[in-house]
Amino acid sequence: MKKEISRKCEHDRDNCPVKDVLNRVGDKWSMLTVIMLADHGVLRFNELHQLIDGISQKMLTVTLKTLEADGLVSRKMYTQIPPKVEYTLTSLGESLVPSLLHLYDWANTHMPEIKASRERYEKNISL
Amino acid sequence: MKKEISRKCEHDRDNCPVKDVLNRVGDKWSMLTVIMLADHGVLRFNELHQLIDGISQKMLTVTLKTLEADGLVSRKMYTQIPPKVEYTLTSLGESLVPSLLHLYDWANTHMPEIKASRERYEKNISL
DNA sequence: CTGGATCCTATTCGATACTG
DNA sequence: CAGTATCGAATAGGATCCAG
Repeated sequence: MKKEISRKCEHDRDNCPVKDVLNRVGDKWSMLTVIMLADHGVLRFNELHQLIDGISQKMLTVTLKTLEADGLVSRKMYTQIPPKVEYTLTSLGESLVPSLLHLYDWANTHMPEIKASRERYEKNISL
Repeated sequence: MKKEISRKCEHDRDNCPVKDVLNRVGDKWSMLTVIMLADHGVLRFNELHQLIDGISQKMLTVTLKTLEADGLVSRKMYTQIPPKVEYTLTSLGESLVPSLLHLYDWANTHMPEIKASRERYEKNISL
């Protein structure tokens, strides 16, 4: 098979971008947050809170902080009462979107197969 | 911004393929396992164990079972002593690879920016 | 409105020991 | 060789209350 793919981290435990970035992408809320921002452009905290179904306040805060630290999301705060904070994707964040949508489309396309496979698997187990 | 992207799961809590598939993709070892199999074609249990640096036996077992249940990996067992089991990607699994590599390439490309951003962020925190 | 701080639970995961 | 079983530590994540 295609050996050229193999430019990864078999023996580079501390410096593996795959693990690192994918742990970020793969956490429970980061990707949905990025997609929402890609979709809507600018969003305030509470707007995100409502758009991302099921997220808790705490996790939204944590997720946004992490994304900001990574430079994927930028945060603009208006010092006023009541406070107002706007979140947008940075250009780095935008550059992630195509890959995410690629994956998203795969998920949408193949979800029925995966579900069917899981059910078959369960039945075979319970025999 | 591009509103057409918005074909996702704002209010579809139980049937969101993004969450589901990405929790799979994003778990600690699944993606690396798929990439290894994409890379090498056929691998035995212990070969995977050695290729995927840092994975424990238990997690490799769990990961492979999950991938098999989802229909991404197929498992061929030779009933002999000592046992021999071969893992390969199914065609469904293969269809995931391009998306994964897309993401992988993004990670490789932008890792320096992310690291730099994190360091800037840390410094600002500690001021 | 936008969070920070705290408590508590569930899940994840590694280490270890054992098996056909 | 290819797992299974069990234990315990660490982490993630939700609920709640509080604050500027």
